[in-house]
Amino acid sequence: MKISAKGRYALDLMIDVVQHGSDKCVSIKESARRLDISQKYLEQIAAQLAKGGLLRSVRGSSGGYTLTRKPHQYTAGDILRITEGSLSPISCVEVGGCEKLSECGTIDFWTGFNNVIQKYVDSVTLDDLVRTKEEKAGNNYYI
Amino acid sequence: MKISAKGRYALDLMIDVVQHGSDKCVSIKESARRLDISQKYLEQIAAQLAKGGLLRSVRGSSGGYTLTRKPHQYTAGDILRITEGSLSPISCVEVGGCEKLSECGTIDFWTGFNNVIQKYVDSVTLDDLVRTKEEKAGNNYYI
DNA sequence: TGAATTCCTACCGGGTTAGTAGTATAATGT
DNA sequence: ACATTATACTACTAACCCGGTAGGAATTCA
Repeated sequence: MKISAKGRYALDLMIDVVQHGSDKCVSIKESARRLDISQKYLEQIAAQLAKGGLLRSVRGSSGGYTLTRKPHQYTAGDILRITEGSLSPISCVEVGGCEKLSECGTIDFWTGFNNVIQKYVDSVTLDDLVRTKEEKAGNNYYI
Repeated sequence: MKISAKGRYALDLMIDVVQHGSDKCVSIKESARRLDISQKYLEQIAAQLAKGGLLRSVRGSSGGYTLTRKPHQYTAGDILRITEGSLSPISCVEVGGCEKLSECGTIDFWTGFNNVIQKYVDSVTLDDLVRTKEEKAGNNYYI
């Protein structure tokens, strides 16, 4: 029951694009260096996010990625579902996930589980994530 | 981000022990047949639950497994954590899971995620699961 | 043209999952 | 005593997924 590194990286990347792409494109090379992630791997993740419509890609020199919406219009769930799939704790609760749902005695438990997960990840926006990170960075000056 | 089959089986097994072990032991052979799960695999799961203190094992003929507490004294989380581990969505939130937590900008999000998961799975007891299943079985007569 | 960037696809080593298999050990019923 | 019925323990395995690595093609800018 773990979110993969890919999902964490995707979240980190989106935050990085917000923080360093206010006017210009953000290149994966830069992000990968800042975030200390394999550049090649991060390229694949960025491509996936672009394919999913969360980032716009610009090819060529001085290209990179920009947001397609404003930070408060993305939820963490939007981002994680692109890389992780549905985020549901078992496939039974997905459409067509199980053929004998009507007989299943535990489906209510799993559906409830799925609901709290989706509700949480969709309650946090990219804007929230960026602000939390920046607050924390600010506090670190006083350590 | 999926609960494994082992976790689902563990929950199903515990329910089965409640439903068929009010006075006597429940053998894995019987449970495996009722639940349509590989007997040998279910044996391993039962052993794990016994090791974790959730079941008491009785060897020999007419042996099997019984509960060690009353159904309302187990939470779904108790059962799932035995087979699945911590249930936390990333290892960073576990003790010693990450060495640079103080610098991490997303840890609050992940901690919050972990909290809603633990809260949910610990809000449902084995007794709840059994009752939901029995209610559902009752309703099926009217289909 | 050359440098910088994304795009696409193939590959790979290591770990996990969902079992299978065999044998040892213990308790019961007759 | 002994056959039967259980759990206990350990080893093995095929298939899948994860976290990359690698190489080159396509595109854009200076």
